[in-house]
Amino acid sequence: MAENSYTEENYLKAIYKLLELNGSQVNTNAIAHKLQTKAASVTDMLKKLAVKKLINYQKYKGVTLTEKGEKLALNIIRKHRLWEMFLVEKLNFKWDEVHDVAEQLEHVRSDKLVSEIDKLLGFPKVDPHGDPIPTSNGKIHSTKSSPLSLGVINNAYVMTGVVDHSPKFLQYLDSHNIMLGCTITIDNINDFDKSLEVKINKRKGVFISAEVAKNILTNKK
Amino acid sequence: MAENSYTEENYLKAIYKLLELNGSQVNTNAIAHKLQTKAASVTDMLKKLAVKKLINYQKYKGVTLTEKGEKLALNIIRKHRLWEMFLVEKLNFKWDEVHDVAEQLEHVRSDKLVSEIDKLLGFPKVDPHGDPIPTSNGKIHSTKSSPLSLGVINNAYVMTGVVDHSPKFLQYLDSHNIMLGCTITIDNINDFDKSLEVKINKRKGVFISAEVAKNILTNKK
DNA sequence: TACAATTTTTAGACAAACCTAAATATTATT
DNA sequence: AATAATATTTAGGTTTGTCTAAAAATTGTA
Repeated sequence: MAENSYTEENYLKAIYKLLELNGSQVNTNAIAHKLQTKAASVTDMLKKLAVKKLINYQKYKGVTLTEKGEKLALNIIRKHRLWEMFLVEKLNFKWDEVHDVAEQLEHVRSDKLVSEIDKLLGFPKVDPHGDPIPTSNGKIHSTKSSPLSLGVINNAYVMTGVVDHSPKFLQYLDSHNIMLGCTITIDNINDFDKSLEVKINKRKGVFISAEVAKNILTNKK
Repeated sequence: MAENSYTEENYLKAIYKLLELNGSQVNTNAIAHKLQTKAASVTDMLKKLAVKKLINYQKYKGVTLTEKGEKLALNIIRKHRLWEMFLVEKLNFKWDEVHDVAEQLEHVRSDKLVSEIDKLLGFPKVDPHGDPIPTSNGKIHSTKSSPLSLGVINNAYVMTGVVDHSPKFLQYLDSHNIMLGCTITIDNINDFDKSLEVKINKRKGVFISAEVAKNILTNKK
């Protein structure tokens, strides 16, 4: 039935993620940038996805996903995040090593494979970066966490995710022993550069730049 | 460096397997049949693989693998068989369900992924069908097992593999409780149709057709 | 509002992997 | 050895997804 190429799957995923950030609609250049390709190529693909009724597309007006397209996008994201979890939990990968491999694994077609991986992992709700894993029927929990940069002095937060997923940033967090689930208490906010002095669990006097703070997602404790 | 497409990998694998059966060299039609494609398409690809020095190819003369090509083929086969083992051992797949999924997984590129799967499985020597798993440096144990059809009356054999890998045949074996490792004793050979009356482990009076016997690989016990 | 800058689309090409039909080699048979 | 049958290759096309360059639409600005 709905036989979609890897490329089509990647476009749907990209559109979904851009919609998640941007809000209402996504434009051609944004997709081209995200997928490291050219605007002309994107236009070609948008026409194709529109014919398949996976996106709503009007020339020059940007695109949104149809319900069908969103379902498919969420299914790819589900697979990606389950594989990331599998790699970390079962194969000793670090959270900064999983992305590229999961990009490949997410396209493997087998319902049983996915459901068995899910079962093997104990039906996880989030991936190694704290991102929610969509359910098999296409529901996803929107996280209402906020960046540490918006935190208030003397308050305590639990780290729930990251904004930047780059290996560099993740390795930076590793090297400072900052990880999902840790408690971060803001002891001081430097007025000049908005850098923070925080407590990570029991460890006092940790300095965090404003840039880093923007990329750490937290919930109030 | 050696960037090969999935398609190229599949051709190398097919050529390897045909060489394994045939012996000296493989011809165009055999490859076309194996890969469910047309001879003309095969010729195109053979030229390409020859340029890459993965096969030895002379027009009209059939092909063999170069050392480089064989290494690559064995690496794909290694991944295929490790994934099959993983699916059976860790994800509750049956031996008749693994092939198509492993065909996809074998193309995922990540050395760490393969070595970690290997480790997780305890460095298995054979896959769920009894086929040997090549090592990471491209060595493979040739099995010297022989079909049950060549067995001798009153002798006992251990089942070590299958010739036919089709789901149908594997399901047939399942339904008769015939599996790798079981002991098969030939109690009688029907002279007319070469069908066998055998003991499977302790179970007496099991009838096996000549066709089935040809597809069961055994070692003398 | 009109022009400039930007974004998007169209037009026309290209590479990979496939196809059919025709031409050419090889092999088998008389 | 000549011819028939089979196998293989070539020639010319198709599809998918990409590209560049040019045209058209939209947006921003004076």
